Amino acid sequence: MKSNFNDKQIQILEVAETLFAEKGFDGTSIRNIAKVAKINIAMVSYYFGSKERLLESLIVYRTSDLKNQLENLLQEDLEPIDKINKLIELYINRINSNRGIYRILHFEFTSKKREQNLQAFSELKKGNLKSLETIIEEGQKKGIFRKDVIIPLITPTILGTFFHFHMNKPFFENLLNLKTEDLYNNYIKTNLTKHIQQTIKALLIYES
Amino acid sequence: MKSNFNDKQIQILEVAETLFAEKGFDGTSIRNIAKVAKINIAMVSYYFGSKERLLESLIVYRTSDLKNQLENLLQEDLEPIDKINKLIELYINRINSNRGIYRILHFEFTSKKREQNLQAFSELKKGNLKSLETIIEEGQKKGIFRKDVIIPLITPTILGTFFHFHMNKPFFENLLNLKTEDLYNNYIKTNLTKHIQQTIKALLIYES
DNA sequence: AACAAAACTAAACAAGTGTTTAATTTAAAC
DNA sequence: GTTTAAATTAAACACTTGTTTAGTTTTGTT
Repeated sequence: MKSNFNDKQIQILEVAETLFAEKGFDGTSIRNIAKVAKINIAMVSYYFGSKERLLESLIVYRTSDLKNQLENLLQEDLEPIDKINKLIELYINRINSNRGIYRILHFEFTSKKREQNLQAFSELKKGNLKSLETIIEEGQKKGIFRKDVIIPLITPTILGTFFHFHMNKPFFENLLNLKTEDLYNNYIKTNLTKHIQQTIKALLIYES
Repeated sequence: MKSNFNDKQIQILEVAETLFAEKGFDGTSIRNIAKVAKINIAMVSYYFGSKERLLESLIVYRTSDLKNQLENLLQEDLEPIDKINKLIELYINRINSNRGIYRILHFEFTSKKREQNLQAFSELKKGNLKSLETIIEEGQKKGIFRKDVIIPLITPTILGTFFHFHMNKPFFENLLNLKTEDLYNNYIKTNLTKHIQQTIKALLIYES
């Protein structure tokens, strides 16, 4: 897939991503970005127009191919519960390896302040929800899934669990003895992912 | 309960709370707070020492009595599952009516930048986890709850679900037709709380 | 080699930042 | 009513902010 950004722009975008994720949009200055990226401070305005537009470009740069991955999953020949498990794995993997941008999306695009830029992000979320609905309705038709679940609230449970875990990284590192970055990542890939899969499975199948 | 802050300080703290929650710590200036609170800009330094210390004071001001509420719940004569449901209701209610501060806690206290102030907050979280453990172990002894759940990951599921929902407020307002603030709050109090209770119950009881 | 467009730079811009100062008003104590 | 402490103020401090300017260097094309 062809990117609309040249090497220099990508360099700036990736530095901005780490810094925004670390210190927030307002907490990061253009001089800060310029220093780390080893460019002149004027280059940000030159390439992106403004700091705000740099953020927009960053979103575009990062959220372009999740949609496709999800639609491919829909076509696979799998039982609904396995599709759900794969979807959860896909979500966690993807978000975990793009922590920066998702953190930014959550931090910067919730406030009214930047609501206008929310459009594209909102469309992405609607598409993802549609995919999830398709899978669950399939399972309901087959009589495997219960029918009284509120589907739009499942995404918050999947992503929210991950985010809340990750937002409290220092706390859980300490609590669960995850001393190295590898141990932490491994815990997410195995235990946390399994916990979420277990939770959603129970929610979809359990009859009281 | 006696507060260590006088009326003027509380006035400043509450204005700061709304502004920090709306626009983040870095996005809010002291002049901004002073204008809304109708005080002189020097008053923040006068009363709290600095902007950073104002944030610390705000945390202290807001997170002082959750601990007690939880410990009272532990003593109640209820079935474990009912205690869990009550705990969830307590969490959601409390966080929902103190949205500002919890949002701030999540936004401002995750980055390494402010890690030193994290101590008190971390203690609060550990205490809360202990309470949850007590309830669940009680249910496990009674043979009601399964034993292969990872207890520390239950809080992320409870709180994460709420937060993710609330972080995407504009999205869900639109999706679920929650046109007024009342409708939105009511949805949280009924549907979202029920969804989380249903999820945790299924997770704790379901056997595959 | 000559030209034009793109890439890049240092410097300056006006505006905003948190904090401190020194002076003044208000309140409390005697 | 005088004195002393607390509360409040406007102004100034030094510094950082995002953006623009005007000029220079690099690159690619003919």
